[in-house]
Amino acid sequence: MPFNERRAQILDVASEFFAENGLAGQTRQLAEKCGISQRLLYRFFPTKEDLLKEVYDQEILGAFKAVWFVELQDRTRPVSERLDAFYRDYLRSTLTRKWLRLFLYASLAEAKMAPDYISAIVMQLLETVMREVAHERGVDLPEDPALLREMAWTLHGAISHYAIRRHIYQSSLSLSEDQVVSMHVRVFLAGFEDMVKMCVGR
Amino acid sequence: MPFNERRAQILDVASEFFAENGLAGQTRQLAEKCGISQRLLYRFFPTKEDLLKEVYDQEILGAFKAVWFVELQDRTRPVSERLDAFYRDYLRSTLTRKWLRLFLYASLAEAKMAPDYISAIVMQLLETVMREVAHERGVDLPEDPALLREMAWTLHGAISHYAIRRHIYQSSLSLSEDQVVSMHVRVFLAGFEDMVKMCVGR
DNA sequence: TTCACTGGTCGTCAGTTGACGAATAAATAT
DNA sequence: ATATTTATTCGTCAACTGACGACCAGTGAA
Repeated sequence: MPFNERRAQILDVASEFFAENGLAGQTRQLAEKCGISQRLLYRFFPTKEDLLKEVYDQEILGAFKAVWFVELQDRTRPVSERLDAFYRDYLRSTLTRKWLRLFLYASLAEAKMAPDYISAIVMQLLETVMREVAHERGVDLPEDPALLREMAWTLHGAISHYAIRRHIYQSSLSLSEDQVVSMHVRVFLAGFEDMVKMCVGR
Repeated sequence: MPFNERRAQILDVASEFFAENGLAGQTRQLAEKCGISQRLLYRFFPTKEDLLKEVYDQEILGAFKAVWFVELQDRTRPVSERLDAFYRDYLRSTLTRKWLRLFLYASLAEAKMAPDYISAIVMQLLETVMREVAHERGVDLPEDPALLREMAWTLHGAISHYAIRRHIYQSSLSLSEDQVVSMHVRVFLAGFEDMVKMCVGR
């Protein structure tokens, strides 16, 4: 099999493998799952660490779409619709079992593989959400960006935790994803003014 | 050192140790941290598996307080106050770094150590929260208990995810815990009627 | 004194694990 | 056909890991 093809195949199998077995999964088992000898892995990746890093970059960082920022700021549509659409897609394409497990394993291991990209992207998302809702409602937001983000986390975190329940704890399986997203968005929007008022008051 | 004292000390060090290093942490390192020989561990716990199980029972299951149910149902106080107080305590005494890390490591490893106790306790908490808010607001709740719980998760999950951000991802550190709890409770309560209406409608 | 019990250590075994040197097979170029 | 590169495997090393047999020291009872 040609070099690049095999390499891509290994990366693909590896992401699945390490998501399920943890970053401490054995290279011998991985090789077996790839249908190749263990030694061959080291032709493509100098060390296990390097392989893990590439898996992380491809699977974790690659899961974020730039188009979200455009869609979230499309003011021809009501913000409730935009949030609904965004979080449905986010849940389906990013907060998957594979993504969550890899991300949690990496976070627990304090593997600072690509630490700041993700937090920077999410921060952008949070601020965008706040700005768009505030604009539609004609509400003034507080200055402090940390406070602003924490407000958006009441929605973003609730949905992330829903994904964790589904994929890590194997619970919250009886309702449809879309229904749950709508519920979360609704609570957030209904409580928005109140939340901002309280935070400005401080 | 007497048997029970040493045993308790090992359990204590072990919970800290496995929380930081994962359930795959080595018995030799643990022994060193306890200041004893590795062999001695096996006087107190037949296998590593047994030690892990005891750590889990003590640290994970032991972190839930029965008094919460009483306080949450004390209708002489406004429900917003009760929720605030409960989640402050819950965050401080249960959603700690140690608890979260142990719980996540165990969940990822699919270690069904005491699977149903926790989910049963949390389900009770969720239903209690919904019942109390609905009572104070004079709102009728839907029948479906799964739907009911999912509604409470909009608050419970948001706060749990806040703890994960703090203790696992090391972010969301700039605001005080109490401030964040108040914010989440406020959004939840303000959006409550809307959320219930939407869910009954379906 | 002696005996036995308890808390404790040393050393080691068998099975893993990441890594890699060297040999082999297959394909491509000359 | 021959030379050369490329894909792949075998076998093995050194470090690690859970488990445990055997031994040792202090303490208290007979």
